[in-house]
Amino acid sequence: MGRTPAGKTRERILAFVRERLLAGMPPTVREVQEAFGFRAVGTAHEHLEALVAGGRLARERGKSRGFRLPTTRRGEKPVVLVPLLGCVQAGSLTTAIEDLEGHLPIRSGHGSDALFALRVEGESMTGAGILPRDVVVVRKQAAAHSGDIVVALVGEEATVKRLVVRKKRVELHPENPAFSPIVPEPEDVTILGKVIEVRRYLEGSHP
Amino acid sequence: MGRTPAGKTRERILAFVRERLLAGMPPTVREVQEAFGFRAVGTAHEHLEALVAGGRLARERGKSRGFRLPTTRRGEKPVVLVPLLGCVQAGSLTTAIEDLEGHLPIRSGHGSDALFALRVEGESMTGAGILPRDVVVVRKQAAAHSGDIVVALVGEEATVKRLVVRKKRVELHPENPAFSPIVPEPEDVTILGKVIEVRRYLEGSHP
DNA sequence: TTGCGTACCAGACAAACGTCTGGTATTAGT
DNA sequence: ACTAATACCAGACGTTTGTCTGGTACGCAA
Repeated sequence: MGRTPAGKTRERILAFVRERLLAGMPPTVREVQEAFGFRAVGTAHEHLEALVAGGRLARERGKSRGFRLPTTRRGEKPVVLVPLLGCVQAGSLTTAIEDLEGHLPIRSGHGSDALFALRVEGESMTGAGILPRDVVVVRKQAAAHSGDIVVALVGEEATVKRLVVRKKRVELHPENPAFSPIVPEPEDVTILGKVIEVRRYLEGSHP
Repeated sequence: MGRTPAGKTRERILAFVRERLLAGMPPTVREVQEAFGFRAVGTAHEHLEALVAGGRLARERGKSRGFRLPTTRRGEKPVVLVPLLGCVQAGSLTTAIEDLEGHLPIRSGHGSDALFALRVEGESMTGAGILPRDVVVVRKQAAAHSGDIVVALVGEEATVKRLVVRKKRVELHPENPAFSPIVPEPEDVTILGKVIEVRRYLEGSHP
């Protein structure tokens, strides 16, 4: 293999490793060697070591596929897969996970048990920037603060509304002048959780 | 280690492996063994093999850390981490990645090179359900169809607007009656990419 | 009871893998 | 011209890691 200008190959190696890391399959030293056509393992190893020394990569010494992105990334939380339910009906949250529409990758401090996602139907929350077919990510909790956007079960139906807590009862306020607040009897309403994220997919209908 | 009800531990192992894979660090068989307190490597290996046999995991035989998410899960696309840029200025897309605010997990068929994310400022797109501080995920492309929501560079400033293609020029339409369309000279506008996803984080400000 | 399947343990082997030592040729600085 | 640094090659060593064989304990059904 011919010689390469200073630092040129190194950048390509960094890009290669980063790509593999983001794809979830960290490369081995020998995979780097092969990808760049080196005839010696040590060559790839030297490049990787130089990248680590320069702080552009991190590694767990001795471990296989031990190269990582630099850890200085401000305590980023792990990514979990959250089930996307097509619709929510009474009791469905306590039953087995119905993998209706797939899983969403969510970066969260909570386990995937504490979260679920839901596709919104209707236009009652357009004023809060939640449009029909948007996906809301919900953290399960039985209570919420006044002003939170929640998923609540009224009778048999689940709806997304803004919660307003009164003295004796709770109100579910839409964010659309064409709709009226729901003021259910306290025993008819169950708060399933709080909306912590809204997503809208503009291409295709995926996921 | 005591005995466990059928299939119970298996599910937890699947969740563990999935989590690690999404975090970019596939576990070894022995790491699974340790995480679940098995005193034999074979036990972890059997569980993993059973998951592979059931199609719930994939693996590259013989390779270290060879367990992967099954690629055939209804064509679910891999999750990639997309850089979230605090702001976009001229030329910054071609330069090195500025890891300003972190990375977003995105399920996409494109490589992470083709995508970036951007925090929206201003209220010009509230009519399309894009509020201030929302995050838009953008696929890099130099052209787009009329009606697409795009990120465009007008002079030195990047904006999110709906694209309208006229005969000789393009127009950038806000979705808010309080703002007026931008009709720039063709040489003053560059389309950076098309918005394919909108995200809003309602808890904390972090993704 | 016997037989079968599952969950787990114990230990070992070979392949994969990170790391090291030593060497050659090219480039860059002085 | 001399030196230092860089890019690469060759091979080897020891650890990590996937995989295998054989065995124990428990539950379930015939």
